[in-house]
Amino acid sequence: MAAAIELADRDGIESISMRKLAQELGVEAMSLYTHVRNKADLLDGLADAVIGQIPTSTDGADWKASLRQIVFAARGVVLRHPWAPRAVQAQTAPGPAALHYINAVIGILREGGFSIAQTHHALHILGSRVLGFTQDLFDDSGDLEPEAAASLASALGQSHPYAVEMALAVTHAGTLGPCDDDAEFEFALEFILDGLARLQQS
Amino acid sequence: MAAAIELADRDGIESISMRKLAQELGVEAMSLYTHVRNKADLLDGLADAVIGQIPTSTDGADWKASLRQIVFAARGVVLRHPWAPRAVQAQTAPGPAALHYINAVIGILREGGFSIAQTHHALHILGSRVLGFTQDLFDDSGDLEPEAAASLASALGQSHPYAVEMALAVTHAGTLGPCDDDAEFEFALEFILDGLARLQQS
DNA sequence: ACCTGAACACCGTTCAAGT
DNA sequence: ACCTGAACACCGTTCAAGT
Repeated sequence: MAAAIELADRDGIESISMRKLAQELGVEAMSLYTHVRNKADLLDGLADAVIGQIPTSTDGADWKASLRQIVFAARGVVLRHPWAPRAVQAQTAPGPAALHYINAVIGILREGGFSIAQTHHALHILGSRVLGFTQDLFDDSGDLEPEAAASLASALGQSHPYAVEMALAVTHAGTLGPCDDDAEFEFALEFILDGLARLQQS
Repeated sequence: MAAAIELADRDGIESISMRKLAQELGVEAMSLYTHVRNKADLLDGLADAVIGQIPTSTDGADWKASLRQIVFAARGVVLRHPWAPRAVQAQTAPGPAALHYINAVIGILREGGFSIAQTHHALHILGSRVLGFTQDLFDDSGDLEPEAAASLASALGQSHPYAVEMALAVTHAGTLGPCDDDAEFEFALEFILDGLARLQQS
């Protein structure tokens, strides 16, 4: 499992194959099947191993502080293992670490005074963000070259003015500057936490 | 492209291969490379084709009504093509239909009085939800058998009380009843729309 | 321009055989 | 219990050859 994590960190999860992983371990591909049912089982284990790296202990003053703390911890793990979102998404069933983690999250909300129904809604609102990542529509953190920006504006400015306006704003030379994914993640999380506080009081 | 969509609807996107798609078209696998650079190119086209099915015209009274309308339309397409989220996620670059769609979404917000910065935040908050789907942590819409529920409670009740409490609530016999994904999607969308309205006024 | 067929370098997984 | 090696049924993609 450790070798698989190392391999994923180095070459990406896409390039994990039974043969390559076996080679990494100085063993034949078929030997892996003694320890793992099949490849899906291996990837499930990988996902659970990475979730297990998230510390679930909190010392927050209230549910908001605790939730913020645990989600930031999850984001830290995701940033260290960029393949983690893909592995978690491919997971067929939650493993023990996932169960432990979700129990901690639900516990924070329940202890914080959320009803079961409110907690259930909260989980759906948070979605994957509670594990430290979001599925963005498309990557807007890449920066445009000045000439690329010019051709973009002239080619698509007529048909898609709003998209071009936004694309140009999210540039070094633009009004917003290049997109900071971490800052956006934090902003969105605070947005949701504030909403949840209001949800609880209604 | 139409044949690929049909194949994905029938067998799932996972089982799309150049060879199978070619067979579907009564042709040899290599013939596809005349019309498509490679498999990634084909999947990109598939994702853009499904996004192109979302109607982008709105007749909403305000930005909130319009955004609700367009997102529900997107959700309808996703429900008709369950493989769509996976295809969109795998997309390497946004195609023309994606560009057209995102332009419509941004336009609704900008015309509704959101600043560029606010609109940018809104896109990150909405994430994939704006395309009609969410990445949930795990599937909780499956229903538990009474005996499975009993063994769950006894096996994990001690170590993971909050997770078990939630799992039992989301059952036919539970206090919440089985999870309605569509209702949760709508609830979360309204939660976000309300938050965005507050964001705009602040 | 479009299609074909053989070939290459990969996959996951089986099975029977070894220690 | 753990590992091996050959084999099977697949992949995406190349290349040279056809029409």
